[in-house]
Amino acid sequence: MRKVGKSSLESATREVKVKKITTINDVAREAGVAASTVSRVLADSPRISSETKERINKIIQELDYHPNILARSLASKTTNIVAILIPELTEKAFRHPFFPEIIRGITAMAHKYCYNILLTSVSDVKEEKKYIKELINGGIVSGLILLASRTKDPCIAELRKSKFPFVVVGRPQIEDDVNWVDNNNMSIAYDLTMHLIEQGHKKIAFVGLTPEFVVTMDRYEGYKRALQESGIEIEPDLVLNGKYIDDAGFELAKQLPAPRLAYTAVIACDDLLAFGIMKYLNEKGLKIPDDVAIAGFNNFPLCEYVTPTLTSVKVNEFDLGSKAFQILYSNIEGNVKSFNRSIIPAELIIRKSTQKQ
Amino acid sequence: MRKVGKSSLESATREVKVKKITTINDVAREAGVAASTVSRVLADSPRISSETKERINKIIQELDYHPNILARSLASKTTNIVAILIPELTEKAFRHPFFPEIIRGITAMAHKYCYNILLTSVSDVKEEKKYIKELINGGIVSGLILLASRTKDPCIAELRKSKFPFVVVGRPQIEDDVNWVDNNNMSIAYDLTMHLIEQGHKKIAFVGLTPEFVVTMDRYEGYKRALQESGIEIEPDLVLNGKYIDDAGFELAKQLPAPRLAYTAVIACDDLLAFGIMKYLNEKGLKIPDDVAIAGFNNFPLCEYVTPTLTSVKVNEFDLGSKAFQILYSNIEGNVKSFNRSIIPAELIIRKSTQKQ
DNA sequence: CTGAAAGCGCTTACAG
DNA sequence: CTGAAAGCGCTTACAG
Repeated sequence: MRKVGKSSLESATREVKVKKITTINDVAREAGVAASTVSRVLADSPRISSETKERINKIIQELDYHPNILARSLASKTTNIVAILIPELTEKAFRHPFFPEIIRGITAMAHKYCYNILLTSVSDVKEEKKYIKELINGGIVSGLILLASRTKDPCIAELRKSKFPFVVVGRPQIEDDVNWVDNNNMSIAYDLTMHLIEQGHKKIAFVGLTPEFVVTMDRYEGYKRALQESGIEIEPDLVLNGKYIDDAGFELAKQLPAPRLAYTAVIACDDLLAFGIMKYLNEKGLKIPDDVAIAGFNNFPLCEYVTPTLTSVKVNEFDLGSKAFQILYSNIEGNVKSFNRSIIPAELIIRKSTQKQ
Repeated sequence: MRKVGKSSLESATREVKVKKITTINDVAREAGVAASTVSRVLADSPRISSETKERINKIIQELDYHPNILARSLASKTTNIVAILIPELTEKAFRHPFFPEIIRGITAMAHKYCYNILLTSVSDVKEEKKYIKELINGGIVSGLILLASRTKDPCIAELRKSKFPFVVVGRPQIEDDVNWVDNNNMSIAYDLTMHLIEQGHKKIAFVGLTPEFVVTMDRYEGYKRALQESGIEIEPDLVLNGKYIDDAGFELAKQLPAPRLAYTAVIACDDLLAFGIMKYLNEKGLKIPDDVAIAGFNNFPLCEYVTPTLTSVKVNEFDLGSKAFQILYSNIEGNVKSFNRSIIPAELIIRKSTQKQ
């Protein structure tokens, strides 16, 4: 189906039978004025007399005229559409409630500013780069939101070169001339680790470090700093790499040394991992939190329903999305050229999985 | 922020400083041919010699040329974008996992066919109708997907008049000249009710009937038919109206007559309602399923995690979305004019909440 | 096999 | 306050 060598925006060209649609010229003719006058009425230009406006607006109503946005955008070099670029939309990872919530946040804010969203999903980085170029040149969107920033993201590099307005959800590795939003991942991970240390834990595992994703690196930094400040040495055995948005927690847990002996607490980079690890601990006959405490990130609704309830970090995805749009918007419409970042504070939600009874 | 009297697609007109972008004319000049030739190379027209194609394609590469889709669409009267119209995206109801999954299904299939998705959210029916007209006339999209069909949907009426390609997720009230996808809601509700009857229940409550939404009416029909066929009379007291996608189950349950006496089983039109009702029954000190059995719809992930696990109906949202796009696609690109519907079979997932031990 | 010209439906200097 | 004209960047009959 996908035509070779063409990607979404580029393939087109097909016959089509459209029913005749009212244009600006129809309105102009009907009103006995020039199309330019109708155009100015549409834009509510102050240079048109209010009588003319009224008269023409009435005709617009009567003819049920709606301007062709394509033509308008082509002429004015402006659109009210921004694209969200979603890597691997079809993948399992994308079913994480995190992403829909971000998109909701973006869309809600976009709606406020009379913008629309173009959802573009890509399958791999190569396609992504190509796609970005098409979007930049295609004229359809006036800005871009990248979901999830990776270390050494080639797309960010591409976009920086192009001077096209864009914003990244997730701190990029090179921050300076990029717009981005993120949580205070480092400090919230620090807080979470401190919370565990306060509960008496010294051997704390960290699961789900994904070097590809800055967010997990940041969380790991916070973890390290808390341990160091508390005079606890970092045990490389207790730090486990792994895809952080994944249901592989059960399998990952097997790679850790003996629970309760080698470690008495676990931080997982995502709740889904944490659920898998809880299952593993349960099957080993260990008590949570008495034998091993555990905490996750992202505050799945499920956190409230598992036994014991799972301590987690609420990241406020909706706000991340809203803020991302706002930054993009001011970049597109604003006259001051600037790069902005915004930190959405995450919240530590302490539940039973980390509180000894 | 939202400018009065203008809605998203219509507001525009702003100054913008774009860096010079390569056009088809640049390529033509560089190659010493006419723009029309370059255009034909882009379309891989058989009328161009392969030497010319090769030569021009090389220049396109060198200049990193990407066609302006806006201009192309305007000239060719064709786009590869379809819109999803989402009512009340910002509302709580939309956080139901059902919707993101449908959108995932749509987007995944769209990606296969090289289409993109325009997400357009609206706040109320009035805005929706206006928006539809703008979309139809705006030239940006070549088709429309409506999420959730209501009884007497004014948008469907509008779209039918316009002859614009569209598909509705959810059976519309007037089916004939509308494309739609839906589950076999009536028969799956019938099956579910029969399952309860087989478990010995005769007094079965039905909660969450929302006359505005065809889907709940269909489920109610299935429920009624199963009772009738089993010679059980329908008790109006046991049929409770209410917003079906809502967390008001707890409150709704209070409106039912005495549990265990007046009814021994409940069907809720959505799992979220069912969870609330379970909570109510628990607080009343009633045992599920021994005193009262309960089942929901939509198969929330949570169904597996509540105690007892909740019997539900898996609706395969992803497939609903995929199929919706496919139908729309064949409507846009196909040459045979036809109206199509597709039924995605739902699955009854029987869990402990309806099985006596 | 290729080109010149018209046209898609708008906006926007430029004139008056 | 309004209009005629050019132009946005493509595609597509029409010619040859």
